[in-house]
Amino acid sequence: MNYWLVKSEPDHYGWHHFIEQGRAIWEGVRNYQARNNLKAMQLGDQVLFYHSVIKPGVVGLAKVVQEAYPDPTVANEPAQAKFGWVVVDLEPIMLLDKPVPLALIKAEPLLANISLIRQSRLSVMPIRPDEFELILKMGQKENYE
DNA sequence: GCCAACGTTGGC
DNA sequence: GCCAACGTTGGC
Repeated sequence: MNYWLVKSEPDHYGWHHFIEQGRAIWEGVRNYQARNNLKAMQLGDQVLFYHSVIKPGVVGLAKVVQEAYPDPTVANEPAQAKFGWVVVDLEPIMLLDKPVPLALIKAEPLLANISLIRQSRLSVMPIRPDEFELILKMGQKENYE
């Protein structure tokens, strides 16, 4: 089992969209490193769902329900076809009791090396198991009040 | 709205 | 191959 974090702007596609649809095709990734991370995702991997720009922070937990396949939206952008962009399908597992804001992640010494901070512009990234567990814990009601 | 970080493009 | 210019992401 591997752990990941994906970013989305809530104005564009937020957690509530995800819940309404019940399943997301994680389309539109146009960065090599992010694409390679999508390709490395395996069925059942767990994925932190992060809101960027507006109240940045981790809001929920999802899982990989379909491994990488060609991005269907490339059909609208023929010039992109040669790059081999891919998508995965995700389904929600749960909303965190409370969001884990970026500010709190930055303030936590145990998360000093998390890719979210070190590579702030990457939109799909691996998360270490210990980092993953800690963020989930921080999102539980009884912790970090 | 501003700006830092960083990826991409294109001239040389 | 280097690097300046430019565009985008995303935090504040």
